[in-house]
Amino acid sequence: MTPYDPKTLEPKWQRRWEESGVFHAKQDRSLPKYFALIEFPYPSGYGLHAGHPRPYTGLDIIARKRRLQGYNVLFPIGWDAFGLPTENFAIKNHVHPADVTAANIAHFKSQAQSLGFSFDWSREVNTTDPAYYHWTQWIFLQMFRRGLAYKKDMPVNWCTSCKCVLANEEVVNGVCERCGSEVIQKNKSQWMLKITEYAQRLTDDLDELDFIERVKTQQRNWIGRSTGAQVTFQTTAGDDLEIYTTRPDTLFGATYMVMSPEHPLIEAWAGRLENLEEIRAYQREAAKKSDFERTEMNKNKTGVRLLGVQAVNPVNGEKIPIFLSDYVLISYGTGAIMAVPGHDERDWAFAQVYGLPIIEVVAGGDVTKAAFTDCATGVMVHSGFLTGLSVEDAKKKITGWLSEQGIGHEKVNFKLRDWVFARQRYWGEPVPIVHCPQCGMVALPESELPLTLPRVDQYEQTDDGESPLALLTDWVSTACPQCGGPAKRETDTMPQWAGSSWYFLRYCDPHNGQALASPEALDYWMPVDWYNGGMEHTTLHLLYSRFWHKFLYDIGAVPCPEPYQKRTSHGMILGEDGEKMSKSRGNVVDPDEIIRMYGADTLRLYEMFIGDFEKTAPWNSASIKGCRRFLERVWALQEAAARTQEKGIRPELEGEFHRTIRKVSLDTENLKHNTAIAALMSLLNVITESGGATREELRIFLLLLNPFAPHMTEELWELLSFGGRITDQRWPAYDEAKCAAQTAEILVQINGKGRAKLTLPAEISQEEALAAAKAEPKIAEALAGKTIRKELYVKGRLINLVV
RNA sequence: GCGGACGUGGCGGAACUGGCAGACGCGCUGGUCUUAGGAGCCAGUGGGCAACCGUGUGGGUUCGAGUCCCACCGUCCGCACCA
Repeated sequence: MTPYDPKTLEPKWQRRWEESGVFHAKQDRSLPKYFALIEFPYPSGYGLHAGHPRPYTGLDIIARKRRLQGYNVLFPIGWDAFGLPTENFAIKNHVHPADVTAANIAHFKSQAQSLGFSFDWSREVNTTDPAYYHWTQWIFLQMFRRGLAYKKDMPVNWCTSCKCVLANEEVVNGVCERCGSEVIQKNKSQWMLKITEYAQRLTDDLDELDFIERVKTQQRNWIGRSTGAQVTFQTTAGDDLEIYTTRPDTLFGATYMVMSPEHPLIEAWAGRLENLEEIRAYQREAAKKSDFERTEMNKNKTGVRLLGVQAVNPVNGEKIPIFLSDYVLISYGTGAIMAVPGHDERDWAFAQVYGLPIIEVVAGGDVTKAAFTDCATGVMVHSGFLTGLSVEDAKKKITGWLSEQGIGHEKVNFKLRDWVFARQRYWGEPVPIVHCPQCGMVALPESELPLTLPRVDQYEQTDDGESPLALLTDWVSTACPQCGGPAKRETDTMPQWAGSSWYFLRYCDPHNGQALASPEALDYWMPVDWYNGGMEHTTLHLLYSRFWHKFLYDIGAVPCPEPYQKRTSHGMILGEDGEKMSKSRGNVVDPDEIIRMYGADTLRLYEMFIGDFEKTAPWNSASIKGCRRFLERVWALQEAAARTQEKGIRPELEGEFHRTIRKVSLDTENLKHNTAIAALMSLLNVITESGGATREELRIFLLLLNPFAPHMTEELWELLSFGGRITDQRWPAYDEAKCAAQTAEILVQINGKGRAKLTLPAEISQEEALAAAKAEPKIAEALAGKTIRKELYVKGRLINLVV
């Protein structure tokens, strides 16, 4: 027997697989399809770390198993290669981002290939390839034409020292991540995508999808749908003040109003406000605060009362004061609220600071001590025609009343905001728009796509925070596609989320020059059957791509309303110290090194065996060898198999085999790869104890192990001349009837304490089992002179006699 | 603060609708083979001399609780004034 040597056999099989194209999705559309998707990586300069292979291996196992089950599998990979780290690296090292990207991709690719994933490399995509971003731009243009892409003045993070716009991720604790100086909010015209138009569908359609529950919950919370009422309050200034509330039932308890500092009515009322200076000062203070500071202020409510204007509570005509406070956000609802301190915690806290009256309108708590916010049990009090009703009934009645009066109506609101879709950066997709002094913003004709990113030598932002593209006067100056007059190109680029919002579609037909993919290909492959990725992408990438897909569905570009049928998530692999792997901590595990020491199959196996796939798990370099040992022992089985004359599965092992096939089959479907591997280890122990393996036993064992350890099972398959490639075989079937054990070991308890064990036929009846138990000497002895009060029998497990 | 998840040997982790807690692996102990063993193989391995005791702590339900209920402690992850 040759020793197990992954160093030679792994590259050999990787080469053979690629040369023969076994993992290329077949053109045969008559076969059932399976589209398994991993989140395509960002090719950073550091290469893969030990965390990357976990999700890839997890789904590679599914992809390989599906092929064995006869599916035509699409398991693709590509590169999400635009973005800031590459650009920063390029600036620092004076290399072009395109060159950095090419080098990083080459490195990532060779690493990924050395792990033996069954990716279809013929469908590799790269978001920075003009042939790819052609269609990213095309989708943007479709959105622009339909009014879903628009420009708007938006506050952005502005570093006062670097003089540049920062992404939220670059603002740490209110200061610039790089230089540590103050970050303020500055208004800038930004491209926006109207994701809010799809808010309702994005939340509703989750019901039909097979996503793990925490993903659904997180998306629902992020979209933040709430139902309430919009109510008009008259004011002594004459203008009406619109508010939104989810608790219209508490209208009788509204004792003051609060407006956001940015509320436009302040300007309208400027002439009547007696303390305008004080108000202006408060507005200035609020404007200076960063988002971080505003949220830090959480507990200490601040505000200023408007002197000279009051609001009128429509239910009782009472005049109530109006305040300005930054706990009310201009971006949500109407930017103003009615304050009900008795039944809202924030209003209660504010009322404490300003000594405002608190009226109880829902009985059940003590509003002098805390706001009573329970909607389920309370009964309305001090509320005129609502008194005596439940909160739910009161909501309906008051909303109806407000409608009759013409001063309010039911209203649905979302927390979801439109998507800021522009970066003042170089390394991104150019926005295909021209600004014409005559015609305004004009879409580039589709015939001019892709609008390629010009190659420049200077990628730093300008002093006023414009994209580096703004410096390219030759490129910027163009003719208006509409009137032909002089015009300027848009110089912002798209955010990194753009290319990843539709990449799975491109995999269906990656070389298509006429469309993002052909209708036939999309019709066959979509939707993605199983998508696994990180929880950190739940509210960004996963939501964004659902939004794009729904839009494409609406314009008839894709055949299904949702892109992903099933979504699961993996846990991170931590460093040996239990901390997140990072360069600075020095706890990064390099997969190349593990492959050199143990081989790719061992690494794959270990990453799956390390623990529950969905949970984080710390790396342990001492434990890996257990997986290598397991493979060595499997390798050694070939000798036993060569010796044996027996055919088929030995009868005494039949149950064990069928149970293992069942367990591995079911566990892998639930991403319980750890227990599937444990079952294979157990089976190997049984085989070893039995003194060897028959060829048939080994054949089945190799098939079950193949998705986990593809190289060595392929090699053994060949060495043992089972015929063909293991990759082309069929997944073993199990027989439920053969899974059942013939005998069962039954625990006999007296008063819940184990007293004896009996080995009985598995299908024995309750009477027979009880009789057998009482006949057992130890039990008979213990029962002597006692009265049995209760007899319990759990089939195949235990008997409990209560005396 | 709100929401969610979790807490099991020396370690990573198993445990179906409540039914022999600790599968599987690491580590450890002893043995064997060996010039050698940080390789392999064999045996053992929750604690305790024992009866017994053991799944974060304290109660409860049940013939029976890691699993269900209540309260508390701790860890991790989201969200963070969304009216």
